[in-house]
Amino acid sequence: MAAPDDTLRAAVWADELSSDQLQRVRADTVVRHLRAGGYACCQGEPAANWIGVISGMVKLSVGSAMGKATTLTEVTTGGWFGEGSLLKDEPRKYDGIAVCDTRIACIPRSTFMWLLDTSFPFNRFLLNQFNERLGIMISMLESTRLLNSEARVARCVATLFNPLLYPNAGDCLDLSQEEIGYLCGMSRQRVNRALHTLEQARLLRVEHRRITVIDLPGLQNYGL
DNA sequence: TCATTAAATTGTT
DNA sequence: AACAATTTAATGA
Repeated sequence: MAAPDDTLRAAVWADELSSDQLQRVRADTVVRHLRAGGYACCQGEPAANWIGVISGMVKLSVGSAMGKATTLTEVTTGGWFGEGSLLKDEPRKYDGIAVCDTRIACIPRSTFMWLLDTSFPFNRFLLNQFNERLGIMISMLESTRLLNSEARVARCVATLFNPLLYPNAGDCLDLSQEEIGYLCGMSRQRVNRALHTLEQARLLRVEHRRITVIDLPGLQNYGL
């Protein structure tokens, strides 16, 4: 198990904690390594941790009764998730599955609650995160109801480069087109076509198992 | 380091 | 959904 020191140093919300606070958080944090396909959390289980992605990627997905599955979002390096169920004290609403080899940091509920009670910067961070997520959801509703599938793919990809949620995302997304399909709620074939359309529009580059973003604002506003 | 092979992913119908 | 083409990763000479 790796020391969580570097992990927390990299976390934006940890920047403004006092050294005492940081020390406690470090002591309580557990780092886990997940192989591709490994579970960070399971739908229905009690929410025991707040989870951060140190490296790699975790997809938050749900399955339907008919065996179909869809991905709600992918949490990439530097992203944190799972606070919703912690705050409401309810079972997890989705599975968290590693898409590739991934390291995650788990902060126990008690430590999370303690930060919430003692740190204004931490509260500010969470408020910002909720606000960004809400913005993403509004954008998704808009695109599903008003825009075509190219625009939906463009926006799904763009959400993974949100600078507040994923501060060091860079411009590459390592994800197969099949996984992007789960994320957009479309077939792999449709995603393939849409990605090439977006490539011709010079908004991104399609590579093997990788998307490189060229024009992020262009992706966000595609179809408007 | 290079060649071979299997597996994963992509492009197309 | 099926198929062929392409890319990657693993293996061993």
